[in-house]
Amino acid sequence: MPELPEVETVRRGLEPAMTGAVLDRVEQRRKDLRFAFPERFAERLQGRRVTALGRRAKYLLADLDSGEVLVMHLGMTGRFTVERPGDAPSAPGDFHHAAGGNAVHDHVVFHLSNGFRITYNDARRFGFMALVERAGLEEHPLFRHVGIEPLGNALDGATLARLFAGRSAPLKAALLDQRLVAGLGNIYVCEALHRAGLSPSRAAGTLARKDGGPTARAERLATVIRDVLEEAVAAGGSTLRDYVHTDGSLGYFQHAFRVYDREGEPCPAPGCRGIVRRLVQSGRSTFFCGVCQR
DNA sequence: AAGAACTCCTGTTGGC
DNA sequence: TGCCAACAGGAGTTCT
Repeated sequence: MPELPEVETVRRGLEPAMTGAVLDRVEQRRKDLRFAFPERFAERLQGRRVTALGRRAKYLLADLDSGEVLVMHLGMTGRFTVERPGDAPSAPGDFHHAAGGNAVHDHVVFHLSNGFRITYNDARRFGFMALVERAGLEEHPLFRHVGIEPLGNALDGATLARLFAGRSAPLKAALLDQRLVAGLGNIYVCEALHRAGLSPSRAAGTLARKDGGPTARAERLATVIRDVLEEAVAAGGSTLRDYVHTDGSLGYFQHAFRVYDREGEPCPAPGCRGIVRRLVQSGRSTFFCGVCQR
């Protein structure tokens, strides 16, 4: 799925079209995605104005003037497309499907008062949408256990050490755990661990000192997590298979990958003679260099 | 109780 | 070229 940089890029693509607009009409074309849609989903949205479009972890949050929040998660293959049918140049076919989506997976279409049409397409249907009262959002089951935002002010070595203290799980698993740090996925965990020179198999607890304080490794890891996410957001995310921007264009951070999907290539770390290897941890591929990541 | 495996679903890719 | 197994950016649930 879209990880934090991809979700943030999608948010920035949707924001100018959605914020301030009224959801004139909502087409819900099936009863469920990963989960069932909320009761009376379309009716509860129609006529409501979007007052803000935010993000928490990998969730998009559209604030409505009803006091509810439309919560949207892209799962692995969810994508939003913004179109202005009225302005469409006479291109053969529309770019939405030219960009790779198949219309049979267009599950929700939002028709906005400003003329924009926003389509949610999701081949694997691992994404979902929910409606949650804004007042209780942070206590809602979807968000109650969501960890810290890595690009906020809460991520530093001391916080990582506190979150990881006493854990025997490998760093790879700990960083993927959304209850600890929210927004990282397989790609950016691999990239951050390589930048930090840390083995994905190292026990997470080894980043905390005996007194619970941060080690130099914890400080380093916190720094590179922010770096890699910030760089990826600036690049518009990474396009591998499914992910595209809301206008159909591609992210380009994939060209900056140091280890992800680079099995067999030389380790790009300065002076390192290692080869990027692939390892499976809890069923997911991990790419790393066994020489410079310890 | 933490950690790992299994599960949802479809599409693509690589090996033969 | 066709066929089939493996794999894919997530994460809730269920096991051990």
